[in-house]
Amino acid sequence: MDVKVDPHPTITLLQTSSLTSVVQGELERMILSGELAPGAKLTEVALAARLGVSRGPLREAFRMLDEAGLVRTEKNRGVFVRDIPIDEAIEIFDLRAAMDELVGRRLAEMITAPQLKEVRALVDQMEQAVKLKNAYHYHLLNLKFHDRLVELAGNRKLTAIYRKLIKELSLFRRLNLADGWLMPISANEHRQIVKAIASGDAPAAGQAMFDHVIESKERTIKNNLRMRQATSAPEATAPLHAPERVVK
Amino acid sequence: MDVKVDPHPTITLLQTSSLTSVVQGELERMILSGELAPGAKLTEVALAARLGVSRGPLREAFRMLDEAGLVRTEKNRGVFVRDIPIDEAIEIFDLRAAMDELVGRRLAEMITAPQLKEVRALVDQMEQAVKLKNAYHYHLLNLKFHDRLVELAGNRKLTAIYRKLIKELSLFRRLNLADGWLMPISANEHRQIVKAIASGDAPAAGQAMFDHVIESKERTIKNNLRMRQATSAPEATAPLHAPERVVK
DNA sequence: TTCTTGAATATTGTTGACAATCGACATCCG
DNA sequence: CGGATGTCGATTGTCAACAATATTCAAGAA
Repeated sequence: MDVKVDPHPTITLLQTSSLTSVVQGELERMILSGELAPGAKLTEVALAARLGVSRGPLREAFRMLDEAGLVRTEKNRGVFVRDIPIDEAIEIFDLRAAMDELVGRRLAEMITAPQLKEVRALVDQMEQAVKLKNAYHYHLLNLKFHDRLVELAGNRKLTAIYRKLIKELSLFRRLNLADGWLMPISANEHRQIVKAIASGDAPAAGQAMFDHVIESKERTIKNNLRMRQATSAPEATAPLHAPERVVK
Repeated sequence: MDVKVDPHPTITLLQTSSLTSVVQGELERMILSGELAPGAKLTEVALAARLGVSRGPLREAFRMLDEAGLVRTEKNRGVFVRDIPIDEAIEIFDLRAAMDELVGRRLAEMITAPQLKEVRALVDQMEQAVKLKNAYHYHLLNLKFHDRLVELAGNRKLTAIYRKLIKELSLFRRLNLADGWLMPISANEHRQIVKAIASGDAPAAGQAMFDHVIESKERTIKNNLRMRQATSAPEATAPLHAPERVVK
């Protein structure tokens, strides 16, 4: 009888991943890293040559990214990196709030001691980042904190959709540029969330997470509006969204 | 200057829909109607011939349906209609509950008089269906009722994801076969939901919707377990899920 | 000048063919 | 007779060529 054994990492990799799937992953990475900016046109032949594949797998990857909401396809015109408008960003935040409320309730009921220790450590690191005024590091920890909480809630469907929403949100204009003075507030809310979860009070934990996301929404929107106004007067520096042209 | 006018329905249809998109729609219809049963293998050449297109657009449609969770792709083996396991169905119900809670709250705050009248009419029709013991009609009205409520909540992102979840849920084994005696209970809950929304009590409306979905989940799961048990002993009549073969 | 008109170019939509892989059956050897 | 091995058919993965459509730009007329 055969014994099940992973023969070799590269073997299984080749067995499971088609060109389409690696292209999909690579495009997603390029989009989320900003290498392909929102609004950019994705020309098939150019990208295919750049990635070393033919147009077939590339087009299939396009369809996946379209369904995932990361690109938009216009018939006979091409594929573009999606630019999430502020209305949609607001909708995503509201939806996220409802999902995170569920996460908070669940975790209050089922989180284990080591898991609690883990998320507390994340909050500690975030407070460190606040002290050091390291906005980028704080941003990464914030993403990880929320992602981990959702994951710990143990609903795979919810986790999958949550992550899709986060990816879409990252296409919202200038989300990344978090201003310094907001970080302490956000960090404090995180501390409150963990406390509510640890207390086992499901409604309170849900409420804390809901409120946090809503306030995070309002901070982000307000920040976004400020930046739009700031760039609208000079206008000379950089257009609000890049012209529809692929990076050469 | 040109005046904007929709020249002809068919013209705009041809302008907006590519072969890939109509194939995607048609496959989705076939899957949701049960014409392509869960577990069925979707052979490319056969389906392409049946739909009158080549394999290219068909494969692109496959990628979209895969991302949407309606089919599963195994490298070098093919594409299969997905069979939602009971665990995932439960997760979807739980997620739906959180989303519908948000819907209930929102509607309690913002529903208009004519909208309220519209949903009340739907509830009336459902009670009619209960009286007539028309389970199929009730099922359709139930779908429409919830879909309309979500739509009225005015969050397009939420609406889109909600509809995706409903489609996936319809792939859950034997969901459609609703037993007669459960309908009155469900119908009564609908009446309660509308009442809570009409009263403008957001938390109550949210709670009513949340509870309804959770109880709907438990009814469905319990019903599913009964049917699995019922068919496991005789087994002769029909296999639980169709063998992996495409309809010829 | 400004608007229209037309060809030329570039890009996407679609198709068919070739290569690679998998599953099944027959065959061979112990 | 049981198990391993080789071969064949079927199906998927990938690619390159063809057809259809949109965009650009220049030329001509109002």
